[in-house]
This record gives sequence, structure tokens and C-alpha cells, in this order.
Amino acid sequence: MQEIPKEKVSEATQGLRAIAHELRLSVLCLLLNEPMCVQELMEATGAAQSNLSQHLSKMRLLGILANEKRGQQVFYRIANPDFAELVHALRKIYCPEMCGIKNK
Amino acid sequence: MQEIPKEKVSEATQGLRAIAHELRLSVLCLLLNEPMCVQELMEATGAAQSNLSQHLSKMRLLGILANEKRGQQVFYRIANPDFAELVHALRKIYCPEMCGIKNK
DNA sequence: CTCATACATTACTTGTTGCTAATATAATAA
DNA sequence: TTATTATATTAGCAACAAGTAATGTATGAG
Repeated sequence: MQEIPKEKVSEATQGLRAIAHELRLSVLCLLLNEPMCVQELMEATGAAQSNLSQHLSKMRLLGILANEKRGQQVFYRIANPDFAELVHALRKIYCPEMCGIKNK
Repeated sequence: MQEIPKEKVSEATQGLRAIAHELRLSVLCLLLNEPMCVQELMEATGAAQSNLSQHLSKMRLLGILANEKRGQQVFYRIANPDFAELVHALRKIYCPEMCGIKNK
């Protein structure tokens, strides 16, 4: 029966919200394997450019992703290993062979 | 590089959304220890009766919680062990000694 | 039967999230 | 320089989530 401050719950909740979205989760799954650029993520997920960009930005601001510019492309990777772990935990539960989402 | 159907991502997302809320996560943490009735959960979380009831109902409909009536009280427990696991995974990340939230 | 307690449900309002469309910027190519 | 490709940003709107307040229902006490 431990006590944890509300603040911790709030932090955890924030983390969960960040990945509790189909597109964002799909992206995270894809990035578990290797860094990818926006184009590749667009193709893999079927998302619209603007939309995808917004979600990537959101995750970057939260420290979940990091990005690196190579020429005119921007590559994204998972920056916070905690989230890789979280996704793995999810994968175990929902789908042992989770990752590499194709649109539809 | 496995492929998973959109459906699985959708399911996982639904699961995440279900616990990505301060009050719901707090309740889940409390219920990791033992079943509790609504009154007890109200005291432990500081939530309003109606509000708590709605969240409990939501989680019950999603199969996360189950409830049992004893006299005029209703006891809730975690029905789906997957969610207990998820919360544990979260706990590892955010707070090694997570659980037993007191209001404020 | 009446009252009190424990919980659920409904309706309403508000705040947040997510999408699209349009526009902006940066890099490379010609 | 101009055009093209890759990505980001902004604005506006539509959908959804969450909280409060009020009301409903069931159980047990007296």
C-alpha cells in the first residue's frame, strides 16, 4: 500500500495520452525498428503530410522522439527509451507480433 | 519488420485511452492491491461521487473492471489482468513505488 | 411505510483534440 | 534565379471527453 503523489500519476497520464492515438502509436511501432524520415512514415501509415507532421512535432516536444535533418529529409527516432518499453509492454498484451503497420 | 492490422493498433489505442486519465489511473492503482467499494475509492481519490461513478462505469463497460454488489455497496476489482500488467509497466517507468494515491 | 445511504444515470456546458486546407520555410536541382 | 521536393506551421472547424448538478434506483434500518 504505497503512496504516490498526484504529480506522478499526472506524469504517467501525460505519457499515456501521448501514445494513446492510432497514428502516434503506429509511428512509435515503426520507429522501434529503425529511424525513418517523414516520407517513409507517410507511406507506411497512410497519413496526410500535415497531420503526420503535427503528431511528430507533438511527440518531439514531449521528448518522446528526436529528429535529425539529412539533406532535405528529416529522420525521426525514439528518443526516450521509456516509451519503447511502454510500447513493448503493449505489444505483449495486444499483439505478440506488433509492429510495421500498413495503412488499412 | 512485422505487419499488424490496423485493428490491433486500434484496440491497443482504446486500451491506452481507457487508462490515460488521472482519476482512472489512480483507481486502477488502488485496485491493484485489493477490491474496493465506491465509497472507499471516493475517499482515496477525493473524486466526486457522480464523476467517479461515471469513470468506473466506463472501465466496466470496457471490460477493465468488474463489480459485485454486497449489501448496498458495490465493490470493484480489476477484471482484465492485462491492465494490471500495463499499470505495472507504467509504474516501473514513472515510479518504482507507485500506488495508493491520496487526494492532493 | 419512510427515511437514509450507496450508487447510477442523464442532461448540459465547457475544454481539448484532431483533422483539413492553406501557407511558409528550407534544401536541392536545373 | 526559379522550380521542386520535403517538411513545418497556422487557422478554423468538427468531434469528443470530462466535469457538475440534478435526479433516479436499490438496499437496509427503524
